Amino acid sequence: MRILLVEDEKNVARFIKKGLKEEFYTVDVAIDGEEGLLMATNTEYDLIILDIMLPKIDGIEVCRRIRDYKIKTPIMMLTAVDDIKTKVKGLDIGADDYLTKPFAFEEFLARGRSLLRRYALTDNSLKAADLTLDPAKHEVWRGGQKIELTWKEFALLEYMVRNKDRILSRTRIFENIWGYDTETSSNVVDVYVSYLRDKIDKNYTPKLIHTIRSIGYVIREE
Amino acid sequence: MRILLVEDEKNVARFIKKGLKEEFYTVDVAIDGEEGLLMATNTEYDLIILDIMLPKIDGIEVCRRIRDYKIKTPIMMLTAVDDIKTKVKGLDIGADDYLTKPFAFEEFLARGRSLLRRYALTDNSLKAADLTLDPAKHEVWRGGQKIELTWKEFALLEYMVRNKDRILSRTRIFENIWGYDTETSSNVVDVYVSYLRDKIDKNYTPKLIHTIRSIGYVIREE
DNA sequence: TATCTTTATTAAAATTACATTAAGGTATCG
DNA sequence: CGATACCTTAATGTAATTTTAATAAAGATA
Repeated sequence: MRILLVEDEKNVARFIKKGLKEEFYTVDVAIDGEEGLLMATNTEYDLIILDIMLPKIDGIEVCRRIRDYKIKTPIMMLTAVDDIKTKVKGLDIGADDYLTKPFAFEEFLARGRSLLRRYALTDNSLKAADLTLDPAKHEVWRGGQKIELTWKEFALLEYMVRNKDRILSRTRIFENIWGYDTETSSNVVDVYVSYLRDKIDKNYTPKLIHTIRSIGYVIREE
Repeated sequence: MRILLVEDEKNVARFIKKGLKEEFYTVDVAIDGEEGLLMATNTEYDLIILDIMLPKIDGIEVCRRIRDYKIKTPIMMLTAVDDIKTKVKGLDIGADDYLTKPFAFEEFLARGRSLLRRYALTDNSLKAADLTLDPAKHEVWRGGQKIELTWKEFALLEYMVRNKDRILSRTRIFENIWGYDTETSSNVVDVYVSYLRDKIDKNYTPKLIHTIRSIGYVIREE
């Protein structure tokens, strides 16, 4: 489960991120509206958490624009004050829920879970060419055939498909799948890409995983 | 995009440099305050990353002196300990942001990106005649055709296109792409210009790369 | 035109990055 | 406890890139 958190206050962001990570969600943080919008429209998320007070573009506007892109990911707005008008406006423009700061983390989680549950009922499988990946069922298909992947392989493929067409550096991939651990001169990423290729690319065309030399990898349909 | 990293701990420096390179930035490393100051005042950077604990001259002082030179390049300070006083002092003397070590690379990038005005996700493509160069995707197109370049070729082309119409001496080019240090009287620059011509000029008109005899090269549309 | 200087091109050597495999380690489950 | 699957590290061969160096071509000088 991948969550985008758009929040400029560093401490709030860190707090929420830490809490969510403990619940086994993967969290990306954007620190202003502009970046949030860019990330929301460039990566597929399962949930977007949007602060209203944001630098550059405010949360309401970000929300509206995300919906303009026909992105259906559930959006939870965070409001600093209990402002009815803001809430109404937020729900009006496509937010699915709102929460007033300060909030208990449990409530936040409960609401998030319920949004995710609702969203999970709809089909949100990811696609790249004839490859289909269903995060809910943990299943991968290519060309009518089911492919068995281990958890790490699945996580890697999911991350790459969600970021289809975006070049992902080894460092980024490593941090996302293996976690922050600065001191790494290991080649796990390479090894897992190799495993993936063996399973999802070897007997199929077109090849989906491409190497970007001295940087990393990308999934592209070509 | 060119970044100066002033950091004496080799492992930290290597980690940051590797990560940034993968994100398409060009990174120069200075290993103490003195060298950092020298480089900061002699080359134009888009971002300066300054460790606080440094040999010779500490980061705070380096920052202060850089600002004395009226250099406005954004500065990000790295602090080993979460020391509030140091932070305040840092921001006081002209730093734009600070980050506490150890940090996740994503967070570092997020802050850097915001200082660099959304380099990675927005369209920053450069143009010269019908040649387009997209630093984020590391792609080059000319006349509707995609052209594959190696890292060095790309860096050279990017530098030249960024300085379109400006005559660039070999020394200048060499320092920018290959780095300060080496006392080389080699002809790498010539060789790479030749490679570039083969790929981006040979089958197209007008020719973009021009030789300025006894000086260097220039990209001009004519 | 002859000669010198500078630049262009190419091939080969050196270096670096990548893909793959094997082997050791760890966790899980019967 | 043993078997199995999974994850990680390390080593290897291979491929691509970078650098050096040599030669050819072009331009300048007188």
